[in-house]
Amino acid sequence: MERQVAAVPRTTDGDGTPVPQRLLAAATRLFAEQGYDRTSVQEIVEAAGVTKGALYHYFGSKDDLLHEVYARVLRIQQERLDAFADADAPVEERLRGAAADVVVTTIDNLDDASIFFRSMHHLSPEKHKQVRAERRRYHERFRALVEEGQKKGVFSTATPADLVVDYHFGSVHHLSTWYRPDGPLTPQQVADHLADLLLRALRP
Amino acid sequence: MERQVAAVPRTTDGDGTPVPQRLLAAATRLFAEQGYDRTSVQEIVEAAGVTKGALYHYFGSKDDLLHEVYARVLRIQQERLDAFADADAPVEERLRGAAADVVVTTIDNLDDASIFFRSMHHLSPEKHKQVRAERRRYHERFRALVEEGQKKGVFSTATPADLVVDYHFGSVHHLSTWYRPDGPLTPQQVADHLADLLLRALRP
Amino acid sequence: MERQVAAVPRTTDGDGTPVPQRLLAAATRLFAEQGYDRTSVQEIVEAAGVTKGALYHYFGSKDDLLHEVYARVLRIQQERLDAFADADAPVEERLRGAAADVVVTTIDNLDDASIFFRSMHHLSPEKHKQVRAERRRYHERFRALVEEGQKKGVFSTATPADLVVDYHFGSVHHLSTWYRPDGPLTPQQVADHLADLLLRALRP
Amino acid sequence: MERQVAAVPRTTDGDGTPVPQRLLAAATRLFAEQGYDRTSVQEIVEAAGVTKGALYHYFGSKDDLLHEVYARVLRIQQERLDAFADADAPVEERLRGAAADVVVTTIDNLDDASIFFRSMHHLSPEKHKQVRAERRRYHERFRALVEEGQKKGVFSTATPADLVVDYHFGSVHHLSTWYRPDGPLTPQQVADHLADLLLRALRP
DNA sequence: CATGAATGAGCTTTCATTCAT
DNA sequence: TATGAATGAAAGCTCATTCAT
Repeated sequence: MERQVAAVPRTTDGDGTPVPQRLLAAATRLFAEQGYDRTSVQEIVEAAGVTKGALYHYFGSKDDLLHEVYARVLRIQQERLDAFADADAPVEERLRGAAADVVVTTIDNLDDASIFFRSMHHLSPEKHKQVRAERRRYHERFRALVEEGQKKGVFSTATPADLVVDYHFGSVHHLSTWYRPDGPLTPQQVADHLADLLLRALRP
Repeated sequence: MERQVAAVPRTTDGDGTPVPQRLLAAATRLFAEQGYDRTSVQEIVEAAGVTKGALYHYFGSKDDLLHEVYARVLRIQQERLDAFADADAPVEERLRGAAADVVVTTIDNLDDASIFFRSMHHLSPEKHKQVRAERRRYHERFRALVEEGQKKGVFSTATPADLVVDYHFGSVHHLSTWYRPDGPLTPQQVADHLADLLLRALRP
Repeated sequence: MERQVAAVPRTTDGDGTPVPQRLLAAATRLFAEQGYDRTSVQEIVEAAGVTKGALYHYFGSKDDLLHEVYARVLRIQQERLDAFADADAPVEERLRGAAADVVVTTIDNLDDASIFFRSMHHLSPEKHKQVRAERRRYHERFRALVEEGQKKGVFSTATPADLVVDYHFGSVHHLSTWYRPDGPLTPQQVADHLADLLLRALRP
Repeated sequence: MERQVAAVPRTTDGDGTPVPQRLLAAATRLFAEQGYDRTSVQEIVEAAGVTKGALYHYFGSKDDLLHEVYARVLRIQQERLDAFADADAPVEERLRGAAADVVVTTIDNLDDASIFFRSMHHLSPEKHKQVRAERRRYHERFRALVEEGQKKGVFSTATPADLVVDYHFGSVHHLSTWYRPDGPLTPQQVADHLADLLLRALRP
């Protein structure tokens, strides 16, 4: 019950990680494994080694916890996309890089991805709206790359850029359904294949 | 537990539809709207205009109900795919036809699709396995088309057929996330675009 | 667990009273003894010898239960007042009768009264409003008696009738604070005294 | 646990009021508005602009806080009653003055009154007993006035003095139920009417 | 066939209080 | 003096399922 820790106040028990992060990590894993509704607050706090009171000290609700998981993932993904899109390279290379990167990072964080594409509707309406707005920003950035290539004539204009983006992201979302770490392909190989399919589909 | 009733189970209140179908329809709609976990048995029976006893007379459990929803969709989709694949036409046309058709029928039954790609993990392990097995059959049939084209040299062999199939179905699953009936594109137009993207990606 | 009772379906366990009434009685007693907030649903169902599920089968919420208690009391009191007010007698006698009767019945049902004057603000806003409306009807009826006497000149008009009514009912509400069954006065004696004070105050 | 601070506990943030008083004021308002049980310690400290630790530094418990509220009100009321009762005037005037004054001060401090007549049972048994004892002193003083008048023959002896006192205080308690500052009567007018009713009822 | 009363376990959330700093 | 993280118990409520009729 008592804690002997000195200096750093946010360090607990037998673990060096701050409580909020421990909770977030436990929640992420459990939400991904069992889904939001099937995961009880009790399970989360047990996995994090704290009590319910502690969880509600840091997070306003179970819903809040889910939102935090989202916020973290969104931020990371947006940063990576921006880096690729802003690079100094031909648009084909930038699009290919971004398209492949989102596959690799999605596979590297399949838990986050599962939650993303399965649990968004569990958020409260306002939080849902907020996440959708950020998601939209991401989509727009990706679409701008496609449109840039179409304007420059290096990509076919046969398909609206919006649809192209949804086509690719559909396959990204789908990864959590079929990808298995012990399968025949490494994340990078999958990423290269999917990026290749996208670029081939965009050939003029 | 028992299912099939004798002659004509016209046990309906103000409606001409048999009770089991009414329950199935209500469950499909509610599962799609709110998700499996968020939908209570009470809501289902109220929407169907019957009582809980009636539901448990026809279905062994809530889980059973979800399984029935799946079974119906799976059967329909498999039938349609088989029809396209067995047609007497060049493989490009057959694949294009099947790829476009699954988009149109998915859009026409977005409720079913939502359930499919969101609620599968809510099934009991054995039912889940069963559904995955049938799902696999569907996947195999589609893959066979791709491989046939690859062997004949009309499709590129740059990408493993399995990946191609998952690429396309990712976008199909994704439809329920972004497609809106009041959007700028008709289901057929979306279908043509997505099939076109697939076929373009497969160009040698 | 099993119940061997035959015929009457609403009869349970070792007691002949229907479950909803048992719950209502238990809730009434506990709310009066401990207050609404201090009484847990668990205590109520234990006192009634049923489970929580049963309570929520019959009542939508704890708040609902309180409202039912109110509804019963309000109905009874209104009926009694109407009977006295409609009697064929001089207005002094009718007022005295009603004023004394409400004292006696309040003492006879001190539990109900305690709840009434202590827990009304625990009702949801809409239910609160509803109770206040019915309460108002009661007040009006009583005031009409006072005004009738004032018009006829048998009561003083020095004090507005509204205030007179509140004066008397204040003392009625107050009963649950000080009246003890083992005190020196019988309910009827208290009632006669209080009615007498009212009538004396109204002497022209 | 400890209470009195040394010199001047001007420990205030943007406000010149000492912390304990700020807490007491916040608690008084919130208890009156929402009731004791519905008011959380968190709400109180937020309203007072301090933290929980501060509250528990000055008060041993939430219950303590309620008790302090009571103590303050009791002291004030007793002082006022004593002043009226000890005045040099005929007993009718002294009783009328006291009876009217308690009405005015009750209306002027409706929050305190609400708490008084609603939350007394929330005190711990020992504190409850203590408050009742002080309350009793108040009652006795008031009764003594009535009895003095009865002995002198200026008040009717038809009703036991105890009952008379409870009759009047019932109406005082009741004020918080019906009195509205924006109503047709000023506090003084209400007080005069209620004192008048009392005196009229006591006419021999 | 169908009812609906009843169960019992589980849910999220709230809260007064403690205590190391 | 004062903080605020953390506790642990309890709260109101929901729900899939059973079963006598």
